Amino acid sequence: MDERGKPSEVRISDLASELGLTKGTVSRALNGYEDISKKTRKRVTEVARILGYVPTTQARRLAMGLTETIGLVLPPVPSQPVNTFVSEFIDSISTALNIHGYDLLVHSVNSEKSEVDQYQRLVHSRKVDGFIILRTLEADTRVDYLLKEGFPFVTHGRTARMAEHDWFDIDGEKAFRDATSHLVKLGHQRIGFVGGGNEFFSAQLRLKGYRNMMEETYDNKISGLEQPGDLTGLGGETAARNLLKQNPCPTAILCANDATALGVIKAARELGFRIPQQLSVIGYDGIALGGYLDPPLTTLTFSIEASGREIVAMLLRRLKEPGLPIISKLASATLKLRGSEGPPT
Amino acid sequence: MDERGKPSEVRISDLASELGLTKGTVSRALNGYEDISKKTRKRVTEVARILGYVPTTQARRLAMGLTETIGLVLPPVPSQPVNTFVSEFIDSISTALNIHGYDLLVHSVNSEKSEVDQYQRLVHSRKVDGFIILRTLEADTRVDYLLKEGFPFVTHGRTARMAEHDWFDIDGEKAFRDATSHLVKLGHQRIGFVGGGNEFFSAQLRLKGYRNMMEETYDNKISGLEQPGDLTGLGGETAARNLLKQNPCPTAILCANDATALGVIKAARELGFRIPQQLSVIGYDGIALGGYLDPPLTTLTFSIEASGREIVAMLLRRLKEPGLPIISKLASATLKLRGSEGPPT
DNA sequence: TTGTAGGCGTTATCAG
DNA sequence: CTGATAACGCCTACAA
Repeated sequence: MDERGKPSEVRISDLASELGLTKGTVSRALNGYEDISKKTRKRVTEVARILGYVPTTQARRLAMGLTETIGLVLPPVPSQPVNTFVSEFIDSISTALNIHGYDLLVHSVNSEKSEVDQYQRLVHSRKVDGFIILRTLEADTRVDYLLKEGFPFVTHGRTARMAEHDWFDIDGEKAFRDATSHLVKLGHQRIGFVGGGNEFFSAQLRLKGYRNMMEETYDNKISGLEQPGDLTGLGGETAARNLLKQNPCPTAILCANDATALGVIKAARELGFRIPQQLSVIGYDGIALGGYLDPPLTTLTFSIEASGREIVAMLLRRLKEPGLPIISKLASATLKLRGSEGPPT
Repeated sequence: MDERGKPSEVRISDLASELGLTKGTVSRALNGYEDISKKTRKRVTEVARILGYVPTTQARRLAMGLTETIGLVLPPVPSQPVNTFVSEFIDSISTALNIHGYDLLVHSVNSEKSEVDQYQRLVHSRKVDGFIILRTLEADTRVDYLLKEGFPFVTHGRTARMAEHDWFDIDGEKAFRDATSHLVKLGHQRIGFVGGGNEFFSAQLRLKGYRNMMEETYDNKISGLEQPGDLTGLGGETAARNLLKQNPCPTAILCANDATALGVIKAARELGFRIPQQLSVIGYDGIALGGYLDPPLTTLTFSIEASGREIVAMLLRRLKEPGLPIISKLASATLKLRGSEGPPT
């Protein structure tokens, strides 16, 4: 790297002396205060442009007492491998934040410390103004902590305390009613379900949607069709094996997410099932790679970009006006038919 | 959110007056300066712990003139969809950075502005101390810009100016020699190759490795076996169609990355090829979902976590001692046999 | 409309 | 070993 004096070491004081004004005046001119003559403002902005002046973030933030930064703590790894959701989501919120002049700080949970510790640390060191929380649990300690501190955040997903905080969620219950209904209409009767860990609120709701529709449709309940899962491919494999060794066995399986569906398909194939002829499979999330499977995975989906935008909007609103009432948004997922389901044979 | 006075509004001045010391002394005690009596240090740390004092990042950084933050600008979307690489990588570098007290700032390229603009903005506003650059081009404007500014960064991948900056890369040339050799040993003669856009340096090297091995093995070159690609599933589909409509057509296809391989497999299937019986396919990257395909995708891979750690170490070294000589690291990829290749029939 | 002065919360440089 | 005092670079009252 070279040793020449770096360019753009232009401070507001340089600008001021260059203009024959004081720092205060320059600052106000640049920040659009009304009590500045039109002419002065023009001069200031002009010279600022020429000199390439850009305010130093650190100083600005210290003076204003805010960080203009939002924190995202990545959920611990196990769930990630087959999941592009997180990276797509990061992209979407960072885009949305950048537009409003905010930055995204991504933290990870390194082994030793607990997840809540990460939040504590970020709060206490005042590195962020607010959080976006992913993959909520019914009893979520992160939510408990932030609520206790009165620190702003928005969750992607509901929690037991959803009345107390802003949240965005996709209506998984309705989604799974729809998907179940779709399979019923195709003629399926033995429809299996692979869940996603009861601690996840959303997983419970998906199960509920499935179960309700099943009960509404078939009076005599068939047992053994519900299997627990863990939102990973591996969990899907295990669950599928349990379902498919039954006799008679399901002709269709609904999965709590796409990663699970991949596992289900893998296991089903290994057991000799052809998809969708002998087994219909439907996932949830709409990750892009689903389209590259054979057959492409039918799934329930909602635009990740839109949800990111939505969540960022909610959070910025909260930061601007902390006193506003709690808000929430429930979006409807779309059933994306791609070929991994069909009539039973 | 509640209105009670937030806890932990403990400033260093509070600590100081509580202890009957001055801010300066407290600061030095906390930061491990040697010229502090053992007893005082103990008192200070003790009280700091009790009061829950945590230095305010903004102020600290302003005073020290650094941000302790590293920037990562997400490559524009098109390549992402089928690619979990980015999220896995973010996880790995953020973990590595956090361990050393650094933060990761993720920026995205919102449409209107160019990619380099994002870097400029981050540099000028002094939001980061350095960058990690992903997916390098042979002639990379981001590299050009940062080199010009003398701003610290490490690339994941080589560039035309690799002698001038620190970089980490995986030896794609060797990897593709190995993969080609593996296919040759299995008995393949017509081995196709789907590239990844000539602008990417690494893609060129992969091609080179493939080509060299082919030339070494078969004197009489077979033409038409190399197809351009773009590192996406879609590109893979198109390329595969071009390759497979030939007569005789390839019995194996090597792909510049896993996303491409997914596309190739998809297209091949649609054309009626069975894998690996009628067509062997090998990818590159080792994304986890490759293991969930049918058959699981054979691929070339290197631990993303390890590469993240490596890159972070290089960058922190550079930040600590800007004058040190340029360093680089070339890692060897491993051929991960999973079943999407076999002997030709 | 503009200048002055003080503060944001730390770290760093001197004396003493 | 510790206490003043001055940065760091910006914002914002308040005064002129």
